[in-house]
Amino acid sequence: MDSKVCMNQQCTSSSSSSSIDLKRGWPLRSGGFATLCHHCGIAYEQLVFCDKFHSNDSGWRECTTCGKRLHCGCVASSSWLELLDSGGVNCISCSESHGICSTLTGEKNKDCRVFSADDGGGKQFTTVGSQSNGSRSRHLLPKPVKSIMAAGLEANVSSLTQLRVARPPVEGRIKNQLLPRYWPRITDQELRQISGDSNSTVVPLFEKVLSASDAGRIGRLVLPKACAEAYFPPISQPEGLPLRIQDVQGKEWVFQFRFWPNNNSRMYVLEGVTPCIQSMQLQAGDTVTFSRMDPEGKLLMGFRKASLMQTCSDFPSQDNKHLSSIPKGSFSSEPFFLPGADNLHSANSQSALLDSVKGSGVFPLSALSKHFSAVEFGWHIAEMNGEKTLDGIFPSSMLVPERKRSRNIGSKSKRLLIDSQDAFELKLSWEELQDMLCPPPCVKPSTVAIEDHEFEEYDQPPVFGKKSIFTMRQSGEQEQWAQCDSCLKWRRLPVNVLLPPKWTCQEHTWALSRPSCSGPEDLSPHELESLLKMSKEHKKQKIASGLKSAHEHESSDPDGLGNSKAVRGDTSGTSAASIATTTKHPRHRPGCSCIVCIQPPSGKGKHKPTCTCNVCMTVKRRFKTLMMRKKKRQSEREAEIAQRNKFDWVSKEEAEVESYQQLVIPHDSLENHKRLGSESEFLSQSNKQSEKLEEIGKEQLDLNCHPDRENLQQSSSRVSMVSLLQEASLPLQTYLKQNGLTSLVSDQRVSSGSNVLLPQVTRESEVQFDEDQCLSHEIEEQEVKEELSETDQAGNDPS
DNA sequence: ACTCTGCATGGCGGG
DNA sequence: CCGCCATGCAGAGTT
Repeated sequence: MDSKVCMNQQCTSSSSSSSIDLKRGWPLRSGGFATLCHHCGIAYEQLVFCDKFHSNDSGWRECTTCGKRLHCGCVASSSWLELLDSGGVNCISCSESHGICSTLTGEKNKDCRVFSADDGGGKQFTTVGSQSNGSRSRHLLPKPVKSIMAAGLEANVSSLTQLRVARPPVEGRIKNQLLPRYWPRITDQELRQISGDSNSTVVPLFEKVLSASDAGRIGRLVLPKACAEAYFPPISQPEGLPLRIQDVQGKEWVFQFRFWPNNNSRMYVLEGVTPCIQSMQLQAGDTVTFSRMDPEGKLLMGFRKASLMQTCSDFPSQDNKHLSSIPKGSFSSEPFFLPGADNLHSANSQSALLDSVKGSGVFPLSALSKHFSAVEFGWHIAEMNGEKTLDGIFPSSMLVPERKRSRNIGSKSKRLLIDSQDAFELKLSWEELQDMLCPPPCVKPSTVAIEDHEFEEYDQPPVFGKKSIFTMRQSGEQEQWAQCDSCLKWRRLPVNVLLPPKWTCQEHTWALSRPSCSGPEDLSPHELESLLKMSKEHKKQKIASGLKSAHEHESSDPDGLGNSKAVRGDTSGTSAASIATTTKHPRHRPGCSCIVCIQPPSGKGKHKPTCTCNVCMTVKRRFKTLMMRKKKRQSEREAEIAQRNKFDWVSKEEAEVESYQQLVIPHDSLENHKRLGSESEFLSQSNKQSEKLEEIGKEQLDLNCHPDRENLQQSSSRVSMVSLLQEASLPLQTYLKQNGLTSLVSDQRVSSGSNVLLPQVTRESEVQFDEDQCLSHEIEEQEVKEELSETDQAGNDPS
């Protein structure tokens, strides 16, 4: 979206960042038409002068490279376009330089204007020197045009001292093949610092963001081919030649400048850079700059530490994809733009903006960090070290050891492989965060289908709700507890109430509309103590069990919450309320009306198999996704196994799949299979399978999902467990079949290397969906553990 | 066992 | 689709 702002500071429109109405003016020599501000009549034609920003009828110009529409007036702003020494215009969005063709003179690349350099990287437009239509001898001298950036950050920009603007290759158009990312963004001030008092001219050549390889111990700095060939001495032999480069401290380094043949091309490197890199204390993400001192031609090497405020855009593009370990849904993937800066699409401008904002000290770090997208969060996590921690945002425990971190940056896996413990702590944090995230109230989601998966879309962002504690009475009735922000007392609330972040017990209007709900109640000191203790224990166990499951790849606590014992044991609490923490699945939210959350433990009110409520649909969706993934993995493994031609290898994951399959195989299906006699091995192992199934079921079934929790707890009967599992498996199989996944189980089984072949599921029956949910939740937890374990294994496995 | 060297590979951006 | 380049990797060299 273009932000059209009148350049006339007298124009009332100029005080607003909102678009103004531009009306069509007279035709221009360069084509198109002048544009007049509807308010003040300012003729934008006066500032139209380039031949590459092709005119359209509104007086706006499109960059021939990036297509971004910029008003020609923006060339006056160092924020948007940099005026080049050579007399051109540099689009900051794409760094494409555009020769100036003054519509005033009609001569290409002849600049009719007078510039005065400011202290910033850009030039400040001050005057124009010739006429456009004869009626004006002097064009308007806009104050720095309220560019798009300025529109949103006017106050902030005014305090900026240095804009880091990419400089195009200084040596003319023969070298404009350099990718803009290598253009030096050294400021005039820095140039002056480098050149000092000498009469020499420092010519910025190029810069490069250090990759992990560059900053690693190999000591090889890969040079951009174009830069190497443009600015370094020509070499014909791979051995190259030694190159003397002076650093900012005046120390001279000798690097071997050489190349390797690579795909009929060359790959240029500087060898032996490790001492220099270490001397400058550079690491991946920092930038090295190369300049040349003229006329002596001495090469200079500078550096720029990766600013904490730098966006990932400043990094090699492939480093931008570290989302995988960021819990999905935790953050919007929307790019971060400051208010009013919604046209800042480019890496350069964003970077410059952020650098600038940082320099201006306008925004506190936390304020900016809040707005970073998940992408940028990902990058920051990868990049943080001791001195770059986002204090107060991420715990120091999330810091990644140097070596691991360096490997993670830009790793080919494109994954952010943070330490498993850190990952789990992060996961908990996100879980906790997600506990507080609720759909916006009174907003109905629209449903979109993407690749057969339905997603709920909300027009409004999620809201933060007040964190509450869920408990369960001995009777099985669930309760919610929250602390009043006014009287600080803990109040008992109906379980489906969603509280605002700030809540006082006087606001319980919901109680009026829900006569069946009991109003808030005080929590006695005893209850409070018990509740808080339990909550604390709950959290400890959650972490402990999570870590355990991450490391041992198995857990006796199937729901990952580590509190199943609390349900069983602590229900004998001494308080009148018999407070016991629930083991509700993490995805259940306050206000969730799914069967797991609302139904009493007696088992009444189950969802029907055909239920299409959000929860059921989500469960179905996730289960389908899981199955697809499993299938994919299995097919990959199949190929590997087939290649090895042996079947003695069963991974932990497959063991889990096996466990899962055991969970979902109906007992009678086994019997059917037995009768059919399709696999003799199966017969010999079916009893073992059943036993194992029961054990696993005991260990892994999320009891809290089960409506008849109390009965289940009391029951130690194998029969009841088996029957439960049988029952639970049926809708799953039905679902598999409905989705064309009926062969999945057997596929997986075969490929897992097990001798046991599973029968096709043939039976469909109508059973309640909540058990299915239990399994699905269970599977989701398994999946998380599995992934954690995989990560762990990958980290430990040298191969 | 570790480091160095030269090359290969594949992802990704640009044309 | 092509070329750049980040990174992996095997083999040689060194400790």
